Formats: sequence, C-alpha cells, structure tokens
Amino acid sequence: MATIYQVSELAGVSLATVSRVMNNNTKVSDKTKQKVLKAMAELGYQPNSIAQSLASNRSNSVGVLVSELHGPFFGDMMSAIEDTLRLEGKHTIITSGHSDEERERASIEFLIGRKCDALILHAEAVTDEYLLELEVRGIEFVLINRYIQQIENRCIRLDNKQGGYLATQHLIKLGHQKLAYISGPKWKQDAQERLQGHKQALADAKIEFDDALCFEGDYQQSSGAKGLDWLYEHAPQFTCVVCANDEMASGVMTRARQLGIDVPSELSVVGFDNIIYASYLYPTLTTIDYPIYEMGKMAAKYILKQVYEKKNLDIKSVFVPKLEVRDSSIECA
Amino acid sequence: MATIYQVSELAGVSLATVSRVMNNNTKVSDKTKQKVLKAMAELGYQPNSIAQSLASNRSNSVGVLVSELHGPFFGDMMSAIEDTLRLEGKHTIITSGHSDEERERASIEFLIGRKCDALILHAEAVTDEYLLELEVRGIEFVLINRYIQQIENRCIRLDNKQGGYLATQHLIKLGHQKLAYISGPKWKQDAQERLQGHKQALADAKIEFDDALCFEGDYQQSSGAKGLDWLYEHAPQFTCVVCANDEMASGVMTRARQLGIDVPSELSVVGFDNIIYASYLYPTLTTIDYPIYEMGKMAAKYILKQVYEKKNLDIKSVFVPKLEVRDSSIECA
DNA sequence: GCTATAAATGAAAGCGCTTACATTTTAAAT
DNA sequence: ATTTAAAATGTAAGCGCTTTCATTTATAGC
Repeated sequence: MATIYQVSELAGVSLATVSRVMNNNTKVSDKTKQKVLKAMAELGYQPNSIAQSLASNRSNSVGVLVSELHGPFFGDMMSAIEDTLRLEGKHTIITSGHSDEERERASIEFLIGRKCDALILHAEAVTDEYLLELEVRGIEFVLINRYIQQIENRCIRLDNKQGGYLATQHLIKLGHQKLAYISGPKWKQDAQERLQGHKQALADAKIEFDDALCFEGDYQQSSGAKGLDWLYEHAPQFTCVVCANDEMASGVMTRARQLGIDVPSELSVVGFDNIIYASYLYPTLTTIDYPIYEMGKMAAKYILKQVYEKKNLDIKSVFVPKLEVRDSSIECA
Repeated sequence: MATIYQVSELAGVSLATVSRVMNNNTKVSDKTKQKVLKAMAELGYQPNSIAQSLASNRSNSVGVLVSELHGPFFGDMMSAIEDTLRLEGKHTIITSGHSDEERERASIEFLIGRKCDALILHAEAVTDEYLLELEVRGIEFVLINRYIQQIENRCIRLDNKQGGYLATQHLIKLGHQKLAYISGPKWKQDAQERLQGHKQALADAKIEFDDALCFEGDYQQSSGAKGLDWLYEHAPQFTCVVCANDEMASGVMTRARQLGIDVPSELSVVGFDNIIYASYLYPTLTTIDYPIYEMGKMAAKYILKQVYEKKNLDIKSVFVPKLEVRDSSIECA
C-alpha cells in the first residue's frame, strides 16, 4: 500500500503538499496539484484513514446505538442514518444495547473509545444522568426517541402521546366504548407516553380508564398473545384493543384467531409504529405511523450540521405521528 | 483523556511496560503490573484505539457487508456476527451494498480503507474475479451465502439446492402435481440453486418442468403478488406455489386473498428462509429454515480462528436446510 | 529593477501507541 | 562471592498522517 511519502516523492513535492491536495483546505497551485493527483493515481494511493484519524483527531465515523440489530424498526433507522452519512463520506459504526443499562453503557463507551466524532443513540435503559454526563464530557451526540428537557435540542423524537391519543381516538370515533390497552414496558419512556395519550383520549371522551383493561407487555409479539389472554380473564367485555406497538398487535391478532374471535368484526385491533409487516398481516393492521426513516435521517443531519459543519440543514426535532387506517379496525357492532 | 504516557509516569515505569500490561503478551512482574493497573484505574485510562491500530497495524474491527440494513434476514445475520465478535472484544463495522455491483464494491473498498482486519461479506453482485482478487491482495475475508470453488473454505453457505428440493418434494408428497414456482432474480446464485433443487425434485417425481409455471421475481414482497397474477395468466391450473423466499410467499398469500382464493385449501404456499414473520402470517407459512444466525456466528468464528488466532474453533462451511411445515400447505384436493 | 506583500511550499513536530533491541535486574549455579 | 543465563524493564524508532511555523516563490506597485 502506497503511503503519502511515496506520493510526495513521485510528485517531487513535500508531504505537506500532498496532504493539502487531499484535504484541499489550503491553496495549492494548480500545477502542483495536478502533479500530485497524477502521482496518486499512478500509485493507486489510498489514504490510511487510521493515520488520518490519529493525526487529525477526527475519525469521520459516527457511532450508532440501537436496541437490536434486527427488527424492522431499527433496520429502517440504521438504513436512514447510513444512507445519509455515507453521502458525506462519513462512516457508521453500529452497536446494540439490548435495552439493558449495562450493555447500553458498554456500547456507548465502546463507541467513544473508537473515537467516533459523534453518537446517535436510541438509548432506553441508561439514565438521564448518564446522558447528561456525556454532554459534560464533551461528547457530541443526539438522542432518538427520548426526551430530556435539559438537552432537548439533542432529542429527535416522535410525539408519542399524540400517537397514543390518535389510536384511541380513532376507535372511540368508531363507536367503541370498552377499550383494552396493551402497553409497552412501563419503564420505557415511549411506553409511558403512548399510554398517557390513550388515557387522555379516554378522558376527552368521558370514558373512565380501567386498570383491568390495561396490560403491560414487553413490546414482543408473544406478549400480545399473553396480553389478550390476560385481558379476557380480567375484563371480558371489551370490543377493541390498542397495542403500543405492531408486534404486540400481531400477537393479539394471531391469538384472537386461535380463540375463534374474528378480527375486526368481533375485535378491532390497532398497533403503533407502522412497521413494514403491518400491511402484510391479515387483516392489514390499522396503526400509527412512526416516521423512523425520516427521523434517522434527521439525526444524521443534526450530526452533519453540528459536528461536520455542514450548513444549510434545517433541523426539526419533534415529529408528528399519523393514523394509518387499514382493515383491522371497524365500527363497533 | 489520559494517555499511556501519563500512566507510565504515575506508575513510575516506561511506556513499554504499560503497553505490555495492556496487551499482556510479554512477561511483566506482578509487582509492576499492579502498580500500572493501579495507575490506570486512578486515571480512568482508556487506550486510544486509533493509536493502537496505527502502531500495531490491527484495527480489531471486522467489516460486514449486507445487502440491506433492514430486513429480518440481514438483521439476524448482523446480530449473530456482532454478538460473537463482541465477546472477543472485536468491533463490527456494517455497510450495505444494496445488491448493486458498484455499491458493493465501494462498500468493500471502504471497509478495507478503514483497515478492518477481516471482512464478512454477503456479496451478491460483485464478480467472482473481484472476490478472488481480494484474496490475492491479501485481504482476509469470508463469504456468506456464496460459493466460489477456488476459495471454498471461505464460503459459509446453505445447501440452497437441497432447500429448493425439500420445499418442492414436500408439496409433491402432499399429492400436488401442478406446481408453480416463483424464483428470485436469476442472476443471484442462491436463486439459481433453489430453482435447481425445485427442478430436481420435479424430475425425481417424473413431473415435467414447465416454463409457464415459473416466474422470476425479485425477492420482494410485491413480486409475489405480481408473480401470482402472471402465473394465473399463463398457467391457471396449478394447485400450489413454491416461492424462493418468504417475502414473496407473503405477497402471494396476500394477493390470493384479494383474488378470493383460499390458502391453503385452494392453493398451498411454501416459502424459503423462515424469517421470523413467517410464523406471524395467516395462515402460518410452511417454509425452509435458513439457519442464518448460526451461519453468521460461524462466519465470525472463522474470522476469530483465521485472523485472531483463536484455536479450538470448529468451522463448518455447509449448512443443511430443514423443512418447517406449518399451515400454508396441505394435501392436494 | 526593487521592495512589500501575498501565495505557495517545505521542514519538522507531533498524534498515542507498539515493538525490536539494548540494558538492567534477578535468580540460579558454582 | 562470582559468573552466567534468564527475566524484566527501558530506549527509541517508527506507524502514516496533519498542521504550525518558517521559508521560498510569485505578484504587484512604484
């Protein structure tokens, strides 16, 4: 592998000059620039990015933390980030935290150790204090789907409460009066917010919230099934169920079928996230659209603007969810 | 951020000694080792991995190329690789190639430029020659789901032909005589092999292969629907369809429902891959299990063994697909 | 043509580590 | 105690770049 030294030799200039044409930040006369370019081409020169990083204290890579590497939600998020960053020649290092405090922290520290210029974090388990500490340490980062007031400009988020509201309101408008709810893990911020939205919608419609109609799931498919069973045990009269994500909604539909309950004629189901599979299910799932691709892109743009000094990028931090009506929800019989 | 120099000063030893205890490859007396460890702890020292890489010519990171960052198949593959590598303190840099020759090549070169110690590639579009050239260049790599005879030990793969065979044989055993097939893009090796297996199973059962019963899709959900339409146009009498992946099978089922055709009583459907959503569909999808998680893990192990000199790892390169019978396929009426 | 200034280039000091080689310390053997 | 070999530690030269500062070269004004 050719080094900058060989290029400089072949071109008959100094190292510094070669470096200058590579980074073209300083003026270099056209004539020498051509010489250098020619030499580089001739040698098939590729700068050593490790050396560049060490010398410049810039790694040109941004670290990403997701909960899981699989799953449609994080897949879209990663795609969005990588697509956006790649266009600017930045690299993406992805790690997963598995919604576990210890592992999230380890992943973040790893990314910092790798000298990422910035981090994009979908951090669920780590404390606010830790995140605030990161800022104190001078780490550049942006949060996806998490809100911390003190650093709210670093938070790219969806109005989850509004989403929960929309889902529930939709069913109420269809005439449902007994609504069951399957929540995400209550320690997760988004799960709380979605549930709040649900409660708000009930309140606005003068329907009383009933604990027996609310099950706490874990956002996994299987807990949709578990939740439905639990609900039928505790409160058999509901006519619909709103789920805090699509996976659980899918679990509900599957379980309902096993129980011989028809969706939607006997039970309306609404999800949340609008993952790609929501439209492949039968019946197709009414859900709340989570523009995760757009949000991932925005997070990347935030970094490009703040860290890599790209100007002219408009940053928007709060995204609005939209109701996506499909076949799984109909008027109350 | 503390550097090795400050540690050495605090501990009252030389740089070299500090480096030695970090890498503990050379003997260091217990006493000094303790001193150094203490100093490191006191300073909260974290080695600068960039500097380490530059000096040792080892980045401790392995590059991964997938077709897409999203999608259940690649998600599982990435998870497997990251899980395995992380345990050994190695890092994973993930890029996507979008099944496009140019982009795959760019991604691979990027990873090489990033000084990855090794590459794990799910390369579909790039030529055999290019891959062989990589070996000549001295790049360490392993291929997933691709077979090139000259470097077969570097190929972690599924017996796709056997998979195609099993799927088709399953339907034949159920009494089906008119079998439609929806293939993946024929330029992809796995698509070819799966189709070969299908043909072989037909031949073994003395059923003639019919071009009018074979549609070339693109592995996307939508081409399942397109394929079914095309098939009904060209050869209306078939009783089942085997699809080269689950996404297309899902598309087929959805379209069948729209057309008022019942699955499985009027049309049996079989997929391939056993992605997680296969069991969420209605009816649940009979498919061929692709042990991608195991294969991803194996690819990572291969690298650990070859590049990072971990011994005692058994490498297996060909995996055997298994038939997973569910509700979408039944006896021919 | 000569000076003053700006533009282009070069020299060299790092960036924070690893590692070959040299030196010192320790332990073993006599 | 003395010699000798082995073990532990230190010295210093890189790894391939970037960047500051000094130097040289070109440009303009008179």
